Amino acid sequence: MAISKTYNPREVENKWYAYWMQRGFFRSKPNPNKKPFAVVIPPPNVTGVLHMGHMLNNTIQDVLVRRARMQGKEACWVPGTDHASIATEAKVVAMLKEKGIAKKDLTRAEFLRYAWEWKEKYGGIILDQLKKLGASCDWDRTRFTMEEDLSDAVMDVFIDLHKKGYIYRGSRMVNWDPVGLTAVSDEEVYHKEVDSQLFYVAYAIQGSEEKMTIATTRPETILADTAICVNPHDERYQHLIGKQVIIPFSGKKIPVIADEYVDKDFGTGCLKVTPAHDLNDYNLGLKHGLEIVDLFNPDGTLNEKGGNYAGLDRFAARKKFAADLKEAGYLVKTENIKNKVGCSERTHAVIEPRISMQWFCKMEEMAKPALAHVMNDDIKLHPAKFKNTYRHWMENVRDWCISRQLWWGHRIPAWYLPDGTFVVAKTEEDALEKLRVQGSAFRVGDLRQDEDVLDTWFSSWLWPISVFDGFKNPENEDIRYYYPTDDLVTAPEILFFWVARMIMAGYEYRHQMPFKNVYLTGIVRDKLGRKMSKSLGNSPEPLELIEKYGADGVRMGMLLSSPAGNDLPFDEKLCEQGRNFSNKIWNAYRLVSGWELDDTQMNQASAVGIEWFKARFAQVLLELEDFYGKYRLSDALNTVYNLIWDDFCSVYLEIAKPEYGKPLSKKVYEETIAIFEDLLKVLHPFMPFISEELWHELRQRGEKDCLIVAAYPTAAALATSQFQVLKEFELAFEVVTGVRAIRNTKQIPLKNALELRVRANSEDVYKKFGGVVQRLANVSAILFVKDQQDKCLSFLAKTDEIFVPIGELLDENKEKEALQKELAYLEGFLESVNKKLSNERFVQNAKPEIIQNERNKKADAEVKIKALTEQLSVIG
RNA sequence: GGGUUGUUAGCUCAGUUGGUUCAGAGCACUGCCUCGACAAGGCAGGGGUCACUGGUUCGAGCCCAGUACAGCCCA
Repeated sequence: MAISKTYNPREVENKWYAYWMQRGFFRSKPNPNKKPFAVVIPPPNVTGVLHMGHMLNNTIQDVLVRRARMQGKEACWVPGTDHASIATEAKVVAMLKEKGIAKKDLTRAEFLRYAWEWKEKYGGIILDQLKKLGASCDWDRTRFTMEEDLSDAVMDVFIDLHKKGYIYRGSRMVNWDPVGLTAVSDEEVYHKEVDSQLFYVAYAIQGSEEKMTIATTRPETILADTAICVNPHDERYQHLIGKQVIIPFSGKKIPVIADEYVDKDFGTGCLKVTPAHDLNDYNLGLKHGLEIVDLFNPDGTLNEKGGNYAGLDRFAARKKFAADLKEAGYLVKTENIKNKVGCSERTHAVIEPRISMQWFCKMEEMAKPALAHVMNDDIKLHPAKFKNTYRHWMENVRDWCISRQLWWGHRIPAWYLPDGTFVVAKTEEDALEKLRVQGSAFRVGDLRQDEDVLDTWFSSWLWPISVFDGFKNPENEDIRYYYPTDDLVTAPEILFFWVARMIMAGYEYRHQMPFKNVYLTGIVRDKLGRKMSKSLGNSPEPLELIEKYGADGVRMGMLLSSPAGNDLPFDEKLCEQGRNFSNKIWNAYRLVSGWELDDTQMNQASAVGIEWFKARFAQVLLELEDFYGKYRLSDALNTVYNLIWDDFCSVYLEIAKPEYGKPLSKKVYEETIAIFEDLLKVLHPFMPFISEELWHELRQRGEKDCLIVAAYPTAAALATSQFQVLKEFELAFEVVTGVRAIRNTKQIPLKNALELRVRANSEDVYKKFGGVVQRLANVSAILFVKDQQDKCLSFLAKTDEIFVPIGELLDENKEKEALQKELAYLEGFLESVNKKLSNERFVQNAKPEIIQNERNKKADAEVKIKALTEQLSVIG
């Protein structure tokens, strides 16, 4: 049976994913005999399709979950999706628009019917995509933030926090999205640098010939100005403080006030104050008791206060207003500047600061334990540098605006009476009951429910509890077993508005952390350093990548150079490297699978090779554990990569493989298979598909004997004999490398065997490893000598002298030069060591082991120098 | 402007409590190699004033201060 020269991932991946699902390997239920290991997925938006960020994030989760499962823990990875209020509503509105339906022509119930239809149709796509990546989620546990139980949890929490006085209604300056027609949180606003113009506008001053020139990027808001503000220390304007200036066109008079907030050096040093349309101006307005004039409609057009400009969009109004100012002689000049404007992450519309009535959640009390338990490492952030960021945020936490002017989401459970007062209750009946208890008599139909829905994060902050039904039934078996969960994997961008809030909710509702470790991934960027996004079109299509390189290859590509918390400059080359690695492993299997076996004893080289590799594996396993413990997955993967490629393929298999045409001892074969199996185990979390495939290729297996549930190797401290063999092998391999280098420089092909003459401190190592050296460097014989050798090239392995007779190929001058160069280096090295050792302060202050080290270096260098000197004297 | 993080090979990054030959890995690059697993490969190489300046120390890529540049958060 011929096996393909290259590995073909496609069939293998589909086959094994289906098999794992069928056998229920992803399923988890509480098992008192096992340690739980729970991970909740950061629920992707129900509107979303898989992007590179998801690939990275979910690969990491899968690595952690698969390893835990193999370690015999009860691994439970809960998947699900988030209703993504504004993003989904925007998509549904757009879909309806294509059909010629406007949202405003629909009732709320009609709109929601469309939205649910849409969700049912597209909401599962992203989860199916995760399956292609190999995600081993317990799909039976899939949750959705707007399903009934989770919605109940949101309502109950809202009502509870309101009762505790944490939730209140207030008038605030919010980030208004004029396209989405909703307030959005600070976190949903991104700032973009744009080219804009600074308009210098001269205002007339009442009772004076003087003019006051202000500089603004938003002349259209002039009609909403209610003051001009200058810095009290600005000598240019002190005499004007308290006067009235006249607004162009409207003729309205507004006062000149003074406040240190104003930057004397920006523009003209005169600031127009528009409290209704700028956050800073709003605060100034509050401080100075200014009138608030709201000039805009919710959709960003000017309202009736805009006079001639009423009905125009803010940007059109800006153009027209500027032109009119110019014509009327108010415009002094314009200047091109770059400034930053806030944009809605969802609709990309320029945010309009706007005053409106919103619901808020107080953060101060809940932030206290959430901060403390991160600072004291009860909850560990990886990498820990994010603790600083976290602290900074939490110490300056502001109340959370939780209402959104949307229909898709959890409708706020507040019921208004005709007089405008309200009660908070889960249903209209509950609300009426509350009122009845208070002594008010109302009937169904008298109450009007708040039109707004809650911020999506107001449901996702409950996620680690609600997915286990911890609100519905706080004592249920699942929540008691799985909570607190173990690891959360997410992006630093949402450290505050998701992670921090989950921690708050965890302590508020379970008096316990929601997770023990938070692994913060980097952001996937393109080669230019830009964040990958659909809108920029700079992101490769994940499923196409999987098609091209295999899921294993892509997983490896994502992980290879993305240490926790560092951005990943994505390059397809990394996936290519992953694919190449798959192929390398595949070919190692091809080699092994082609061996003919017999019953002979294993030869010495193989026996030593096996002994060495086992020690090496034990050593690497310890390194791996250390990396996993520190959540350094990229390093862990790299370690496995090198172990398989270098130690196993390039060294072990080269030692163990039979000579051409000859059979192999069955004993060596069995040992090799066992080694291969161990390698597949440590590989599995990173590359689940190819490892499972080969697991079944290496041996006939029972139905449930799958790698996904095989026992992960246990790390143990190395025995002295293992240290010994590793050390000896190092020397032997130095000899191999030396011989190979000679072959390279002298153009001696591998098929021409070379003889070695060794002048060693101890011959034992060479007796033991001679076979290995012979196999790896094609050496015909190893002779032990006592003296310098003629017609030989020589090199040092540790402090042993190795001579390679090469007859006429020897160029004595070149050899001499090389020896002299090495000698000079060693002498310099020795000098620096001697300098240290003769420094009294060094000998006094340094730790004993450091000093001993220097002494060893000295002795070592001296031996080598002696050997080189002798060699040089022979050459003459 | 305030806070914060970073600057190590052509690129992306490691470098743990200051102490071996510590200046490293992967990719890229160079030379040789179709040798019976693998050219998606093998073997061997070249490549860095650790941003700059100063300080602490017997000893600094690592600690401290300042400078320059870059990123992120907040205003």
